[in-house]
Amino acid sequence: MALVYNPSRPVPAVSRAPRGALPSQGGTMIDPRLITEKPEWVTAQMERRGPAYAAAMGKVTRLNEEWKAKKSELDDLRHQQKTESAKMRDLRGAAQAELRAKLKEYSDAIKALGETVKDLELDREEAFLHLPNLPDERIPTGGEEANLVEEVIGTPRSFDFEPRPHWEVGESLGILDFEAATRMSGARFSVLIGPGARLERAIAQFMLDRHGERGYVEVSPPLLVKRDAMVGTGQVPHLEEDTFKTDAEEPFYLIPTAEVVLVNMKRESILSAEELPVKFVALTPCFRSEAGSYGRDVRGLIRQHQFYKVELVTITDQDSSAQELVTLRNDAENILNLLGLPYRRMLLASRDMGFAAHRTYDLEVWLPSEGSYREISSCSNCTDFQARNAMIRYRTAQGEKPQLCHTLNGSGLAVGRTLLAILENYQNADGSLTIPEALRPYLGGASRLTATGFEA
RNA sequence: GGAGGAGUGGCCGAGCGGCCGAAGGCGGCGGUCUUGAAAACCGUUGUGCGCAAGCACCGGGGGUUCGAAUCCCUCCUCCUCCGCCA
Repeated sequence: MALVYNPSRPVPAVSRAPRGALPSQGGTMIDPRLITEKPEWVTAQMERRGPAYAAAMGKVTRLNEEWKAKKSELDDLRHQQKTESAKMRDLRGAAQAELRAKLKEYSDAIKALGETVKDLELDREEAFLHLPNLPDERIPTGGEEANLVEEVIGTPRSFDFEPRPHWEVGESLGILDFEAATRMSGARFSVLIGPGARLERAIAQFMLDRHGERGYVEVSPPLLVKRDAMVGTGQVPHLEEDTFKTDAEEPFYLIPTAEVVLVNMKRESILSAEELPVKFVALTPCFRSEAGSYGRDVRGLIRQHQFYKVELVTITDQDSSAQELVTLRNDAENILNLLGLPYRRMLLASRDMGFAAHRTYDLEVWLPSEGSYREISSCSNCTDFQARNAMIRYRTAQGEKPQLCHTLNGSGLAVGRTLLAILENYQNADGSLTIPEALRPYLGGASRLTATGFEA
């Protein structure tokens, strides 16, 4: 809590979405038309994501209808004002004064009703923003326990000694220092030193290069973004508590993932069908306050306030997003395969998915010290959910109406967790570390790391 | 940080407080002409909400007015000059 820079000053409840020539005139996320057209179905889908969401549907529907009614009432009033007003310039004297008085009433009424409509609009928007994306109908319904193990890839190595947790491996190699980090920044921070820092850099660079080869355009984005960008991808208001932000009336948010910036790269634009899919990759630090996770993963690199992650984002059309999810996931898996890390692929159940996700695969890497698999990548198809709010559209042909894009994101991979997985899976009985083949070109050909440094 | 200037449709660029969703040009699309193409000419060409009538949008927000792209305030962005510093 103390980690949030500016907890005292509340930010406006709803983003100031651009008005006018932009879709939805505000921050709705799921298609508002669905609420009108098939409310029961939407409610059923929300139920799959969690009872609280389904419960909120009544309010959403009510606000939506109320807003529509008042809005059209206002439109009518404005129309009358407009037509009457047009007569003004042909009138003179008493007739004009008379009409002016009458028009003043219109003016006042419009002002009053306008306030009402604006309030409703904000309430409606706020209500919509708290609804998660609709889950894929083909994924299991339920929480974490309902997740499906799709495939287990690679065989965990059998150790002829007791595998140590990564923090022990790292500290005894002298490349990892939690105490130094605690002294300057507190809990959930770490310092990599010497070969450790270099290993981290090698991992990140290795990932970027592989993804570049597969058609992702590398991006070095801002790490501080405006609130609107966070709303665009659905991090805010939903995960507001888990973000760091600067202390200002209009705060900057520290990105919790490069997904925010990569998706917002095409914010408020209409793309042509030919340029799709747009694919971005970025290496960035990620900042998370981890509010509410006290006591979980307190040791080691698993859960940090700050970590590097290589993120993949694909922006595509409605018809190809399902296929693109598989492609993106394969690109993430490629890294694990090249590094020789055993992992399994999970298809997430409806309640375990992130807020914006329609369908999600988690990749979980094997950690010998725990004897379990831990998340190292999460690949999601967010369909039009983010695109609607970030206003990312595409046009199939001249004259055709713009359509909402579909956005996908996935870690490829979390660098800290990859480092951790390597420390655990590649540790040797003598305390040394074998360098995975794929990384050696990035480390001057070194094949081993000992307490004295890299060795050929 | 100081002093000026500017923000209009895909782009360029007009726009007296009402007849302006906005002239004109370019680009795009369709057509006429042509063996074909170019040129020329004609037409068409923003986005959102709404079943529709219609309403909204001229950088964002607010104000004045019966009525604002046009006037006022404020914020943002960009350009020029000066200072300062990676």
